[in-house]
Amino acid sequence: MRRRIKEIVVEAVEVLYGQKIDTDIVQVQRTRKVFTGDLTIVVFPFVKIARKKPEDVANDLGLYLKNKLDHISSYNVIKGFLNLTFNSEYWLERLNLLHRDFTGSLTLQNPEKVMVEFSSPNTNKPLHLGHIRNNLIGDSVSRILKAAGHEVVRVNLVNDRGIHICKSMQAYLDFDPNGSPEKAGMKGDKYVGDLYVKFDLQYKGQIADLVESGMSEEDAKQKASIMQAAKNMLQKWEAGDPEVHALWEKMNNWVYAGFDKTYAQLGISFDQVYHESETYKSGREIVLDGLKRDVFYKRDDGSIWADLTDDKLDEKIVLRADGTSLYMTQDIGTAVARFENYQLDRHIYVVGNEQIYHFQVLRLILSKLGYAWADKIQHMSYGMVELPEGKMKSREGKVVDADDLIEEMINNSAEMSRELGKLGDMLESEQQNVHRMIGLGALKYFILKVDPKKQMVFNPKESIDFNGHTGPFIQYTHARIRSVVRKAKKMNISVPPMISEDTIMNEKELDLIKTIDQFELVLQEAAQLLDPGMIANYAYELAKDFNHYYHDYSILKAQDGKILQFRLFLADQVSRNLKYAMALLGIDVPEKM
RNA sequence: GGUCUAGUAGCUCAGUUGGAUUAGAGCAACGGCCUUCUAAGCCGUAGGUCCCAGGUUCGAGCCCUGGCUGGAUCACCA
Repeated sequence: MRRRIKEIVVEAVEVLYGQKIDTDIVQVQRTRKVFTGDLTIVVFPFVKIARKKPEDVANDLGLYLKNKLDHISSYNVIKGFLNLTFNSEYWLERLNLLHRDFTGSLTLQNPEKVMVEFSSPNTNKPLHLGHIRNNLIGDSVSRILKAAGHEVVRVNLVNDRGIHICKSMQAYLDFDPNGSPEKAGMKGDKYVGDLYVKFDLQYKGQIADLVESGMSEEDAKQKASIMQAAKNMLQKWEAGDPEVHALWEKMNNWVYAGFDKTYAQLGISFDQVYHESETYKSGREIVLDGLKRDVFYKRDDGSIWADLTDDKLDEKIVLRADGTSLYMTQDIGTAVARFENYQLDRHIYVVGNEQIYHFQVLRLILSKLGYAWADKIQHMSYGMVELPEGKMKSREGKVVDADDLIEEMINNSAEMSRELGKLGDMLESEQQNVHRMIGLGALKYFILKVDPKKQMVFNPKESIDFNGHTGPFIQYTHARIRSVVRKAKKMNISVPPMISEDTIMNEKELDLIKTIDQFELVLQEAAQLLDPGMIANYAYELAKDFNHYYHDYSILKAQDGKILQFRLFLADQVSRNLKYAMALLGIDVPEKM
């Protein structure tokens, strides 16, 4: 409809004022609530062309549009704003159409193939709140892009090698050589994470002792025996030592088993999981080739560098003197492999904003190497989650653990549910399922409603709310509607397949239809801007509008059968939209709560 | 020091191609509404120099310039 209006405005300006304008300068927006109308055209841009007063231009256009479009019932002009009002037949037609055809997804003429990389944990510590934000954003963005019509490949790149895992391995040998998660009664990732903390404690103790005996701190950090042992282990790993590899595999598998539980709890999955141990050598050939083509240069010590000073990105090492790869080398290699293997149109990396520089460099290097798709790499950076006292530090145990937080949310939701006591007639397992849905819904919504690029502060002492602008509020609205639909069924009234277009509506019903109609637009925008927050806010608006309506009008006690059917139909569509919107955030909605 | 990013009510946040007297929600505070479709709801009261100063224009919370404050980054770690 908007596009149609824009076209007609362009036409009108040409006919009335004799000048051809670009569609893009026509501004069509939803009319503000304080004014009457549905869509508003801003006429200021045409005032100079018409050489008339804004009011006159608006009136000219209004008349022209009204004659061209059947659906416009009236228009009014305030200053330079032309407000168009559509007749109720138009809105009822839209509602019927959406109810019949809309399934929560759109189709695109030119869908892109998009890879989304997210999660990407280290295997030496359990997932914490920061990872939850990453996972939820990555998951939601993937869902949104898919719903917007794109083809999405979700991937996870696990950092399973390096000095950090060797530290946990060394601590294992030193402190609990015959231990296992089973014996300790822990999740595997927790068990390995604890070893990492033990390593750090021991390491700090050794440094302190060495400094005590007169060594400089710098030296002490190098000479501490446990650190030397860990470095030694890394060398053995790189050399392919079978014993070290066996231990490495055993411990990583413990961690994966733990991660899998957390992912399952969060409802997150991947199409493909990569491991750095398999990819960390890649990119070397590409860099060497780039060196031949003078994209890079070699220093006297044999290391290879990219000179990015022209782009204010300094100089960056891309290959060590001994020929081994770095983080950057590996990312160059994997990007090339992925674009070539998957024929990607776009690659989104969901990674914290601390790595903005890294991705700028990556993109620039790829473009210097001549890859046409370099600008199709998109770093979706998000802000860190901080505690009131500052950054989370897993080494010092100052973290909000992912599993603990999820469990607490579910417990809180269960407690609240029991107090309200509305699920008495459900099986225990069904009740638990609802508690889970709501606890997770509260957590996910809490995180996703915030603009991803902003850093957020989480105070563990103040638990996440279940009232107000929250996930459960929306879930509750959905459950309420489903309850009404169930009651109707008992009265032998089912939701009609469509409603007649001459139904008389009140203002709130009209508003609801308009909000329902917004969904596609919001979805498109959210997909374009990669912002789950827009979806979250949309769902909230819709739920709030419905709750007002629900409060003011009774559905099942409507004056006559025709109105009852219409209201049921409308409510049903609201519940569907809420369900679709929440699904884009990875949140399930219950039938009862 | 360079680069990037944020600053809106006591707290957490909306406010996107710059739009229309009165800048919106929620939480917290105070006061109302359950013999009526689910009160995890609804209504009301109170709460603001949109960090500051200039500029751009018909119009700025939004754009530009300069400052202030917080965060990130500028590693042969990933």
